[in-house]
Amino acid sequence: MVLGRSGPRIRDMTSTAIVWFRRDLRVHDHPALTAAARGADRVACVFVLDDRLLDGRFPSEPRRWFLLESLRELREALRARGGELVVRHGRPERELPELARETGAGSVHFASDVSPFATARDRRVEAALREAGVEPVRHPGTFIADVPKPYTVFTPFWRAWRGQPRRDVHGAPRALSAPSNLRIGEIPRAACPLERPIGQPGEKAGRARMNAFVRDGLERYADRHDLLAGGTSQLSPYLHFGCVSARELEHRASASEAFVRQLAWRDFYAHVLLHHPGNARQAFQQHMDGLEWEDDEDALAAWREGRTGYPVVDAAMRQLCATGWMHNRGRLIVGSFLTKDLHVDWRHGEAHFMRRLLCGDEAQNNGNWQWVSSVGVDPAPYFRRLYNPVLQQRRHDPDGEYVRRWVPELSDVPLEQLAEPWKCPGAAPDYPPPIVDHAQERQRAIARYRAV
DNA sequence: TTTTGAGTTGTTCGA
DNA sequence: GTCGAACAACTCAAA
Repeated sequence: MVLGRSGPRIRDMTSTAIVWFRRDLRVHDHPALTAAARGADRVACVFVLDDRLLDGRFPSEPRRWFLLESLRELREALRARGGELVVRHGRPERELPELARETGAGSVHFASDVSPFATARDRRVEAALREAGVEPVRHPGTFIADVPKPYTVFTPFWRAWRGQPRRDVHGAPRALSAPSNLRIGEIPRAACPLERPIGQPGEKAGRARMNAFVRDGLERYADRHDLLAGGTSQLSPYLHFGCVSARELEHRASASEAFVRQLAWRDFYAHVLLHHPGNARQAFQQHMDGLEWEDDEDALAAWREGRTGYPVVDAAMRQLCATGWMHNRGRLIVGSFLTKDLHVDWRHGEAHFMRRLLCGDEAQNNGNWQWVSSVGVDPAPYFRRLYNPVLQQRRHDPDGEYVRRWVPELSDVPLEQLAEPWKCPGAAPDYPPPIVDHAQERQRAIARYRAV
């Protein structure tokens, strides 16, 4: 081999880049990681444990557990490739310039995000990095496609979204090189607070579930996704933390338009919150903040704990507490029940979901709660979003599998009465009578909504 | 600029 | 048991 005229490279001149992980806890299909690995000789990966992330507006023990365990696995995956995951505690606008100084990094790569908290944080971090002479580089990676023009109705958004160009799906980087002398940092331990978690944290479990769903669940998704006992991908926690890439999932699942449409809803609600950050606390339809709510503590507690006397409502609420996850159809039913049968402000439901859901995602949760309480971007009138828990149970749990799994007190109630156990006196002595009469409360809800 | 078509997921009632 | 109408009228997006 002939030496180049410029002579041997000087070791000190090798470049270092930082990859700032946030809610993209994976090595596959990670544009920021791929770009950093291609553009620099050494890559320092970092996660900043910001107390406001864990103890902020919606602290959640289940999510804290899922996050920390996913980080532990991410560290292993990076080490297996020669890299390393640094974990720092504190404010990212301080920790990142500091890490850049320690490692001599010239750039910080990260995937852009949309929540009001994330956008404000990212602006502060970018300013602090520039101040320190470090280049912040935003990448895609959290969502599937960017629709520049703002929309508030799903179908036009969907048409525009489908027409957007797609980035390529990346594999995991084969080899990484970490700077030496990194202060690595401990990942705190957290015990799993869930009785029966919907899945194990981390990329490995997420990819296994994605593979299984694409292989076994996709073909019948359109027909079966509304069945409470099964039919959906259950990937939401992995999508929230980015253990699975939404773009890769879209690519792998493109045979099912019905499923891709659901992925588009995820991008849609992120898009809506980005353009309407005020939605985080107020109704999109502002006049709806004039609705009269009856925030009865006892009713709210019965709802939270799954003892409303409506089997499908109680089954779904118990599934949420035990597993950290609830079927989408269940979310609609319990959301309608809370806001239109119990007349409790949707924000209480939103907060409870955020505390309990592993996938607790500000944009998704807020968008769906505004939708089900008829105060959000959905153009349909409120009475089209008023669910009868008895009919919903018969339709979406026709063989009673779901309800019996989560409400064992009903095991002796025959299927014909399973949606209305009060019509079968004595069969379920340990199960409460319905706390409200749906037909009556429905009328009251219509009156309340008509008044604004 | 104006017009026109369309809008995730329902329920109840009475003929 | 099945069917159509009523539940109200509005705003968004695109032509």
